[in-house]
Parts: sequence; C-alpha cells; structure tokens
Amino acid sequence: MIRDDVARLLQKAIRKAQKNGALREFVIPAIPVEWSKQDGRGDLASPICLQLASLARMAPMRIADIIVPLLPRVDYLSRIEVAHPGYINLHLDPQWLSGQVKIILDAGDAYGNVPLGKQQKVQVEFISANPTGPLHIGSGRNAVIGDALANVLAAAGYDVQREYYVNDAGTQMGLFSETLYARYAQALGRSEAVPEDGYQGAYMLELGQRAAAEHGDRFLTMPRADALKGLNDIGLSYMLDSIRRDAEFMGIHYDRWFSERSLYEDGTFGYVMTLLREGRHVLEKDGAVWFTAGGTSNEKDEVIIRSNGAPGYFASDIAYHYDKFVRRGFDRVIDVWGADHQGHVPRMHAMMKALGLDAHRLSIIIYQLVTLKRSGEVVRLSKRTGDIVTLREVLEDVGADAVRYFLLSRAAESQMDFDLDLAKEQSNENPVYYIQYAHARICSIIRLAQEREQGESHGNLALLTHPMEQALIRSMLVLPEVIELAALNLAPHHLAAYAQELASQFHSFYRDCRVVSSDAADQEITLARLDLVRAARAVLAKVLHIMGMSAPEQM
RNA sequence: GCCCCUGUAGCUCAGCGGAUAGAGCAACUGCCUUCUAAGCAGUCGGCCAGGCGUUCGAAUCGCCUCAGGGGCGCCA
Repeated sequence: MIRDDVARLLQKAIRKAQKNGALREFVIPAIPVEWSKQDGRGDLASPICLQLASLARMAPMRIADIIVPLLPRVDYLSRIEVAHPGYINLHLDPQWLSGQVKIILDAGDAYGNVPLGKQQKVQVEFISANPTGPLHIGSGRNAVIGDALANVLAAAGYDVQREYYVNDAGTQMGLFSETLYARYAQALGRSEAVPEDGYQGAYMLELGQRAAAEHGDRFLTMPRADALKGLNDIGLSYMLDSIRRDAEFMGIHYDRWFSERSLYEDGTFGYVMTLLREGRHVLEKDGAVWFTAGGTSNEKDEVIIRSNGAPGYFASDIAYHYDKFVRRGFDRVIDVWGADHQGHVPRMHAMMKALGLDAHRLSIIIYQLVTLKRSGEVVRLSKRTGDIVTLREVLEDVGADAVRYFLLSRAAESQMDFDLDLAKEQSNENPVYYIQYAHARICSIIRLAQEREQGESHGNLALLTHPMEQALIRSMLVLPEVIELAALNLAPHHLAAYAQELASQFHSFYRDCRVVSSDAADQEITLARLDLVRAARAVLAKVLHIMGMSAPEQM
C-alpha cells in the first residue's frame, strides 16, 4: 500500500537524521500519512514533523527541512515539499501512477486484497434471530453488516465461515409451538386459545392453516406433548425456510445453520458444565445454577440452569462458544447482535476467561436499532403483538441492493431511521444507482469498443496524464486501504463511502475524457483509456460485491 | 438510580488527533447532434448539542450538563 510505503520512507529518513546527529534520539511514533484533501498539496501528506516537535525539541519546519533531503529516492514520488507549519506534501509520479493500471488489471479480482488475516480461521455469526417469526428490518441490518463483514474479512486474508445460530431450544420456542398448536387446532375447527404471552401475529394463523393442510388432524389425535413436539419441528422448518429465503433474496448464503438443541443432544452442554464446575465458576443458589466469574457470588451472577431445571440462553451460549473455539478451532469469532443484547456482552467475555480462552478472540458487534418509519411516522415492531413490517416486504418494495446499501452505509453504532416511503421515493435518486450506474457506464463503453473492434490490445499507459485520469487511478489505489480499515475495525460501512467516492471520480472522468474515439489520431489514447476503464470496472465491481450488491452491466 | 450507543447542513448520515468539516436527499443556476443526463459543473446551507479540560493543534481524546435510543428477567 502506497501510504505504508511512504510512512516507511519517512521513518527511514528520521532514523538517518538521528544517526547523523541532526535529530536527537527518541522513539519514533507511528507515522501518519494521508491522502490530501485539497488541490495543490500533493497527493499524500504527513503531519509527522508537527508530532515530532516536542520529541525532537525543535520547530516542525526545521525538522521537515532536515528530513526531506534524507528521503531515499523512489520511483513513485516525483516531488516532495514542506508546507507551513510543518507538513510534508508528497506528489506521486504521474508515470508511476498511470502504470498502476496494469498492476490493477493483472491482479484482477484479487486487487484490493490484503494479507492481514494470514488465513486465520474466523467465524462470523449473524442474524441468528429466533425462528419464531419473520425477519424484520433490524435483522436486515444484522444481515448486511454480518455478510459484508464476512466478505471484507475474506478479502483481508481470513478463512471465513458464515453461521446462523438457530435458537430451536428454550422458552420462546416453546411458546411458539404452543401458539402454533392453537392456530393449527383452530384451523381444524377446534377452539383452542393462544397462550397469553404467545405470538399474536397473523403469520401464525397462516402457519396453523398450512400445518393443518399439510398434516391433517393427526396432531389432534395424539397426546398434547407429542403434538407439541411434532408441531415444533414443523413450525421450525417453516420459519427457517422463510428466513433462508429472505437471506438468499439478499444474496446471503450460510456455510452452516447451527442448532442450539444439538448442544444438549450431543453432550456438549453437559461437558462444558463439568468444565465450569471444575473451574469453580458455578454456584447453586435459590434452586438454580449460576455462572460466577470468580467462584463467589456477586450481583452480576447469571443463571445457567433455572430452578425449573431448564437451561437458559446463557447456558447454550457458553456451550456454543466452547464448540466454536475449542471443538472447531476458530481463531476468532465475530457475533453480530442488536443493541438490545448489549448487556450480555460483559458476561460473554467473562465466560471466555472462565473457559480459559483469550477474550480478545471473541468480538461482538453491537449495532443500534433501526427505527422503521412510514412518511415520517414511527412504525413500532413486535413479533409478539404481530405488528410487524417484514424484511421481505421492505426488500420487495425497495429492492435488495438498495436495502443493503442503505443499511450498510451507516456505522453500526449509530441509530438509524429507515423511512419506507422515502426509500422508495429515492430509489431513483439513490447512491445505490449512482454507484451501479458508474459500473454500467463502463460496461457500455467496453461494449462499444468491442463493436468497433477496438481495445483488444493494451494501450500505452504513459498517456494517462489527464488530471481526471490521474485522479481516478488515485481513487483506485485506496481500495486496499479501505479493506484493511474495514477489517481492522470490523466496520464495513467504510466500503459504502468509498464506493460512492470512486463512482464520483469515474463520473467526472467520463465527462472530461472521451474513451472510444473514431478519430484515427486518437487510437493510442483510446487503448490506454480502455485499460483504465477496465481497471475501474474491476475495482467498482469488487467493492459492490464485497458489499453484497450486484454490479449491473447495463441499467 | 446504574451501564452502553448517539447528538455534525432543512432531512438521512460520513469524517473520530492535523492545514479552508464532507456526501446523498431537499432548494436554486447552467450543461445532452459524440461512449447510458439514474450523469456533470456550480450556488445556497454548519458557534460539529452546551460547558470545562488535555494538546503546538479537538467535530475527533477526558470530565460534567442537557437531549434521543437501548439495556439493567431463572426471555433471547
């Protein structure tokens, strides 16, 4: 990455200055190098001398004047200057810059990848909504954050696995089956009440009718407990199908759907309980079994097994993460959770320590809730009351690409409003289309060139000296930095901003630079620009794909 | 009461220690006989919630206040 190269260069120069006594000895801090935001300040800039002033006990301008002459000569820099009050501004060599087009083209789809993860095994677990109702917009946010992050990490050199944790055990699932039983019985003409705290949504009526249509009345002629068990499995498969379809609608494919129930059936939970007992991390109190970080009771203790004998969700989580880290050997695990689970995070890290695992290997991304609005008015969501706008409805209304872009473009920790009417209204004036349009335009250029049988050979890239050409290449060089930034901070929203920026550079270039020319005198530049545009297409497609969006060839 | 997240342009949000704070939408001006005008160029719009601190330098870090959201279940 060019920024890192420049930072290394500066570091060398500082060290050299220290060695020859021009600067006093001090530990050199990390060297910041940024892309210049303003014209006339070069391409890259570093404020390092401002930072060194106190360490070197010298004015920033003087430090800069010492360092700059000591910078090794490199092919990628054409000019370096010092600017008040001590910035070092660096100009990239135009020939080097245009030569990057070939590097991008040669790298192809791998361009932008970064060797950060060193093929470490990382699991991203996301959505994992209770299979007791359809997905809503919040799950949508979870989905795009998780999926895009998985893509980012793959591009950053991790060996990534995507997983959905199916909460098919526990109280909520029990209520779900009870509700389904009631709706099923009702569908067959028997009056049966939905439990008080059951699921009131209309979708449960449909599930009941569907179960009745597909399985007849056989569950009414068996003991209730058996019927509940049978209907539980049927309801679960209906809901998982629905969730899987929604995910696929957004282009999300899981490597594994992990059953919570399996942790109890295969003995994992029992084994982990033994470990916790041996490690003195459990305590019996009030007829329940509690997790306690140090073995003695305090008010932050958490129930593992309830006094009625049933394990709680935390019990499953411990066993589940034991399975992830110890059994399956993931180096890192990333869980994506809504803000309503935020209080659970400290316990998870305490659990990691109790299992003897490094808590840093578990990252939990907490995203703030999405407020769904309809022409400015808040739409409250609750699976329980059934007042729900499903993710599916939103996807069908607004389109998967737009939903993905919108939900992805904001940082996880910022709350966001999703106005259905606005999203639909804007869907023609959307950044989504702006970015995809850039890609489609490029494809159109390339199609034209093919029709005219131009651009089969490569051009002379040295001709790419127009400011817009250079600016476009500069933007393309940022991709690896963005991937690294997003991977390091587990913050895929940076991709959205980058995609917008890159598309903008392309559109400006498009206005100023004609690519396919029929004038014989333009043949050389046409070939070079076709290379440029092909590189831009690859970069644009790469970002779009990492974000999980399509890169249309025409619009 | 305690804990977490957030307060940046009319709206939705980027920026999160560096030089004149950005984008989209909204409003207004221009630009299609040439590769898609779902585009481009420009104008308008900001005491970066408020206060105090740290720093050569703060939208960015710390503390306090105010405002919004979330949490503080033997639910997940």
